[in-house]
Formats: sequence, C-alpha cells, structure tokens
Amino acid sequence: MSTTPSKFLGGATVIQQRNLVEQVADYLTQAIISQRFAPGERLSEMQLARDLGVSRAPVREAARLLESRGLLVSQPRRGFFVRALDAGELNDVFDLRLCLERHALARLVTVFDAEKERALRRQIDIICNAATGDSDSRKIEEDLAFHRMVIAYADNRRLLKAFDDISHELRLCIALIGKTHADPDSIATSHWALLDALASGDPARCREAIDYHIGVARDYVVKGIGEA
Amino acid sequence: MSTTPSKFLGGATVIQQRNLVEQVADYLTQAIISQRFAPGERLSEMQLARDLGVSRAPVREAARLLESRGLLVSQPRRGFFVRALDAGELNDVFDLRLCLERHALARLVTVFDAEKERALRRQIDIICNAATGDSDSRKIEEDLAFHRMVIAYADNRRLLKAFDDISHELRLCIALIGKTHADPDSIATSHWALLDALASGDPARCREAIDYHIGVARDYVVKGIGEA
DNA sequence: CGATTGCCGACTGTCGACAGCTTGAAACCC
DNA sequence: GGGTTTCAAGCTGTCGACAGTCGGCAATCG
Repeated sequence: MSTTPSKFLGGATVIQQRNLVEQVADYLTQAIISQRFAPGERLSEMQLARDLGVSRAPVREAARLLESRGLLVSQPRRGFFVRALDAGELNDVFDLRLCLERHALARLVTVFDAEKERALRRQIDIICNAATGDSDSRKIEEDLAFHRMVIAYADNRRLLKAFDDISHELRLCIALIGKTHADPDSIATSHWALLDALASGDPARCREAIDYHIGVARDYVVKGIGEA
Repeated sequence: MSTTPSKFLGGATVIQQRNLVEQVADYLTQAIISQRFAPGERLSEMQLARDLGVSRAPVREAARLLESRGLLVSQPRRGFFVRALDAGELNDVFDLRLCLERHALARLVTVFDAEKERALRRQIDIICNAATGDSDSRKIEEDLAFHRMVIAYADNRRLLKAFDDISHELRLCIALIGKTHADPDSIATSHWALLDALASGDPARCREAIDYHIGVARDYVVKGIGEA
C-alpha cells in the first residue's frame, strides 16, 4: 500500500474507508458484473494484487468471498476463474429463486398490511422512474430491491440471506445477456400484479403471480443466453 | 509448521494430504459441532494457529469458510466468534429447510421411479441401523444424507448447494440441544411416510409428509433449546 | 512425425513480521 | 470512592518472501 494507495477505487474519492478486502471484493464484483472479466477467465492473485496496488492477502480473501457468492470458482493450485453459467445452471438459479419467493409470499400474505403495500408501491414507482433513462445496473438493482423487500417482509433472516446469496448470481445472469430489462410497461404491470395478489390476501393468486413473474424473467434471460 | 507438523490430524494416518485450510476447517467444524468451543466464544487466530502448529493464514481462510457456512461470525478488528443460535434463528433455519425440501419433493415426485425408491429405502435402513448404538453424530449424518439424497434427486445443483449451506447450521442446531435423535421407531416411520408419499405420486401427500417430518424435527430442537 | 520426458517459468500455499487498533486496567483527578 | 485519562498488552489487517507444484515448451526417443 505504500507505493500506490488505493488508486483502484475509481479516482480518489473515498480513501481507505473500509477494509481492503471489501474494497477489492467490490472491485472484483463490479469487474465481473460489467463483464470486464470474461466468463471462465482465469484471475491471477499476483496480477490483481499488482494492478490494485495491494498485497495478495486481501485479494485472496476477497476472491474467497466472491467464490462463496458464486461469482468465482477456484481450483486448487490453479487459482480463481470467473464463473461461467450455462443454460442449465441458469435454470437452476431461477428455480431456486422461485422456491424462495413463493415461500416468502406465502408467509407475507398472512401479515400483509397497508404500510407494507405503500412501501412496495413506492418501490415500484422507483423502478418505473429508473426504467426511463438510468443505467442498466441501476434498473437491475431497483428491481432486485423490490424483491428483497418482499422477502424481508416475510420476516425470516435466513431466508433473506439465501436470497442475497443468489442475488449475486442473478446479477451475473442478467449482466451476461448484456441487454437491459424488458420494456418498462410490462415490468410495472408485472410488479403491480404481484402487489394486487398480496393485497387480495389469496395465497393461490400470490403463487400464480410470482410464478408468472419469475417465469417471464427466466425465459427472458435464458433466451438471451441462447442468443449470446 | 516446522515445530509441530500437523499433530492435530489425530495420529499420523494420512499426512498432509489436503490443504491446511481444509484440515483446519474440519478441525474447527468438529470443535464447534462437538461444543468444545462454546457458543459465542471468541476465537483468536493467533491462539488457534499456535495450537494447531500452523501460521495464521490458513486459520484465517478456514475461519472465513466457516463464516460463510454460518458456524462462525466475524466482527472487524475483533475476530471470530462461535455462532450462537437463539430460538428465533433456529426457527428461521427450519423454515428455510422446509421451503427447500418442499420444493425438492414437488420436483422429485414428477420423476420418481423404482430405482430412486430403492436407494432411499436403503438409506432409511442405514439410518435405522445407525440409530441403535452408533454415535450421535453418525446418526445425524445418515439422517442428513437421506434428505440430501432427496434434494439431489430433484436435479437442481443450486438447490442442493442451498441445502448444503444450511445443513451445517442444522448440525449446529442439533448439536446444541446435546441430545440424540428421537426414538428410532418414530424416525423410521417418519421417513417411510415420506417415501410412501413420493411413491404415491401425489404432490399434496408429499407436502403433508415433509411438513409433518420437519415440524417434528423443529419442535424437537426448539424444545431442546428452550430447556438448555 | 508423434509420443514421452525433462526443464523452466509462473503462481499458489504458507510463513513470519510489522503497524495500527481495541481492550482492559492501572494511574490519576476531583 | 467514583469517574476519567493514560498506558501497555494482545490481536487483527496487511505485507513481502520462500518453497513446492503446475503447465507449457523444448529436447529426446521410438
């Protein structure tokens, strides 16, 4: 760190606020999500440490963290490789997402109230606003934030953690197809449908809504992968 | 390593086969599951490194691994602490387990066949045999192995990973209550019921069976925690 | 000309060391 | 005597270094 103090943090805005590990992890995450590192590409600890101006220790720890999040895979004595998702794995991820969100909705619908509805409706507005003009990653984040709110309202920390775990992979999936979201109208409609189902208090309607919602997202991504 | 070469591997049968990280991770896992480290206890990297005769690097990596598995929690600049589960977290874990197993059964029931049935029936026999005489950890492992098979048959790698993730916490839950499984008969009956439901091909029966099965396990553990 | 073996470079796994922070307690003040 | 300040010990975060291993390339052999 003595020679090149955290030059990699995109300028010099925030210097040494948090752990180096977290900073490196953020850097790697961004680099992977934005496809600056190609899927399957080998990452050298040494090279990264040199490029970022830090020692190998924080790089290793950050890489291990990303491995646990499914963004990297490691081979003993060979190092780390950027996760490459095939269509099968992609289906698995969306299937698990469906599993988690169905469960969250089933729990949430029993404790749904006006305040939660307002908050979720506000988040849909944010998504709609972000849909017109903002960057792709921003749209994705706001969309994920909505779903994260739904799961958080289900009031199961462990369930939320499971969602956070696959959310990194979801970002990867979405980034991989390179395209932005579907058209803003359909997104808003789809989320409103989910909200209406919740407001109705009918578990079956909630399930239909989430099945449709995630089905659309999955088909969109799988189709995108097929073309790529 | 120079002073005390891997004395902690319990003898000298297999010397230095795998990474030090994995060996340390196994050691820590065992120590936590067997309650040699008390819940909430602080673990010092330095102390562990000294005790195990290795440097701090592998200890750190192993600890991070266990953290991602939910067996340890870390506080910046303070170190690692053995995860202490309260009744609420415990409920969350079992609720997520229910979520995953329900989903797996719903998928599995559509592709269930005689071969899978035979394999699962064999595993139940192993559980029954282990139930009479073997160590508690053995019983737990065989029980978990059955459920892992069910999920593996559902043919979703990501779902299986999610189960493996919480299985470490399940081991912790079960170890925390200090007692062994419920009586062997009820275990066998409960598993057979699950198998029968699968064989019937009726999704609703599968769901009832798994809800009952996990409900019993959860109540058993929650009650155990309450007493402890 | 293809397969095998030996060598070289590069990199990971592991180690010991140092600086800065955190904590607990002694020393101090009121 | 209670509360505050200062200090020392211990520990984590980070670093640079070394050894063993892996992959690739060239020389060798059939």
